[in-house]
Parts: sequence; C-alpha cells; structure tokens
Amino acid sequence: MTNRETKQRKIIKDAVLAMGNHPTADDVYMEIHARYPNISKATVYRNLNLLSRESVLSRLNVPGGADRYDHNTVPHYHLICTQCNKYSDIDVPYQEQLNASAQAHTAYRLQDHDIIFKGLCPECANTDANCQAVK
Amino acid sequence: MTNRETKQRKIIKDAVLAMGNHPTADDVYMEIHARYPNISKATVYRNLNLLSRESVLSRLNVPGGADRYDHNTVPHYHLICTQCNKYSDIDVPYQEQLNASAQAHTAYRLQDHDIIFKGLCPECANTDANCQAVK
DNA sequence: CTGTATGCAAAACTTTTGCAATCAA
DNA sequence: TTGATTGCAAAAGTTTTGCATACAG
Repeated sequence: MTNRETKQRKIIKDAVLAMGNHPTADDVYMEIHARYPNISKATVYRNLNLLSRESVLSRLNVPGGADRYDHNTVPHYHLICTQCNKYSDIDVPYQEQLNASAQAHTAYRLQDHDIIFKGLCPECANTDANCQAVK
Repeated sequence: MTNRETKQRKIIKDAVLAMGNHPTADDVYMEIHARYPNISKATVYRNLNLLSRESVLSRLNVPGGADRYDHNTVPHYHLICTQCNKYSDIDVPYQEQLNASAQAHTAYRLQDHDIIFKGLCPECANTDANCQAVK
C-alpha cells in the first residue's frame, strides 16, 4: 500500500531531476545504465509511471515519439515545432486564472492545465527542410 | 506529388468526420472494416497521417494510449481526467490573442496552440475509483 | 514477517515500412 | 503512362506484465 524509497527509485528520480531536457524513458535508462548497469528498463518504466502519478514528475505526450518526462517544479508551457517535432519549454507567464474561468464550463473538478504552442522553429522556418527531428 | 482522391481516403476521412468522439486509428479501422473489410490498417494509418498533415483532421496525443483524431473545424480546447484518462472537448472560448502575446517570448513562428485542462471527471471525483478507463 | 519492488524475458500495443500490384489523373 | 496508393506481412518502437527473487518497513 505504501511506497518504498528503494535505491532504484531514488536514482531514477534524481536522474530526471538532473537531466534538464525532456528525457524519454529510454533516455533515462541509458543515462543511469552507464553507472548502474543492473537497473532494468522495466524498473525505469514502473518508476516513471509511479513518480508521475504522484506528481513528482510530469509526463509529456509528444506526437510521433515516446513520452517524455519533466521535473515539474514551476508551472510552465510548452512549444513544439510542427515540422521537426522538437519539443521545448516556452517562457510565457502561467495563466493562473485560466483554471478558475474554465471551471464554469465543465463538471470536472479542474486541477491544472497545459498550453502547447505550435509553430515553426527558426531552423525549419528558414530552410523549410533539413531540420533535425528530435528523434 | 499531388494527392489523389482514392476511395479509401474518402471513406477514412468521412468516417472520422462522422464519428463524433475522438477515435483512435484502430477505432477508425474497426468502424470502416465492418463495411469495407478489404481496407487495410496500414492504409488507415497512412491516410490519417496524410489528412492530419494537411490539417483536414487534427491529431491528439493522449497519455497512456494511442493517438486520437478529430475533425478540427472550430478551434477548441481539451479536457482529460487525470484518473481514468477520459478525453473530451471543453467549451471554453478560444483565446485568439494567446498566440500573439506568446509570440514575443519565442523565436518560433507561432501558428496555433492547444490547451489541455486536467481534472477529475464527475465519476472519478465521486467514487475516487471504479471509473472506467477510456481504453 | 508482509507485501512492495526488482530483474529478466516475453508479450502487448501502436505505428511504420518494403514490396509487388493497382489505380487515379 | 506515371507516379501515388494500396494490401499484406513483417519489422520497429514503446510500454506493460508474469513470475520468482529480493528487500524496505
């Protein structure tokens, strides 16, 4: 019933916190695999699931690729290139009041929101091609 | 170079337009498979990709499940239950100005945005359990 | 002790792709 | 005619799961 603080869980959590970018489960696995070769990929998946279920991390869904994880300290929004799928944060002020004003429109009990901006990254806007896909 | 209007493409497009909910590729396949048993799943995937690339449909990324498709006539936002992953539209007015005000914060050429509200659906809020997952 | 967590490998699921045949323009 | 499209099956990529063992509380 209660969660344990296993070595593996701590290592995985710390790895995501330390990796600034938005790592996939596989990124996290490879990162820790160098130093802890006996932590299995299943354990990485199980812990990323658990940690995001408990809001220690947040999970990002990316079109055309694996889910990514983020240490969600400060609420913030995201930006994705419609051409190359590059995923990044955008420094737009968090709209605190959006939850409240949207609450009137639904029977759900709102908790949070995310905004995903879509556009062309500078590379793709210029060349309209030869922009490296994120993976 | 130019797209053709094949029978299959039209059937797939019409199916998504007719299915009010947010069908997955597999939902679309099963829907049309009843009447057109010889349309393959690969064709469904290829056309859903093509149609969303051309903005005839939009693609939604859902945590813990397959991508979903939507006939994106009017811009609108989405709502997801953090417990059972149920996905639906929310009738909050589209914030036209958000793109413009966010544009100042990025080098990307912004085109669009989506807002995904997160909360507990009435069923999950009540029982805090026994809410059917979407799939 | 007790039941949660792990490692391994296999399975499940979603999506893409190679290739020969078909079809729209 | 010609290149886009299809069906099929196989492959690729991501994530989950069964089970025996290990371990945290």
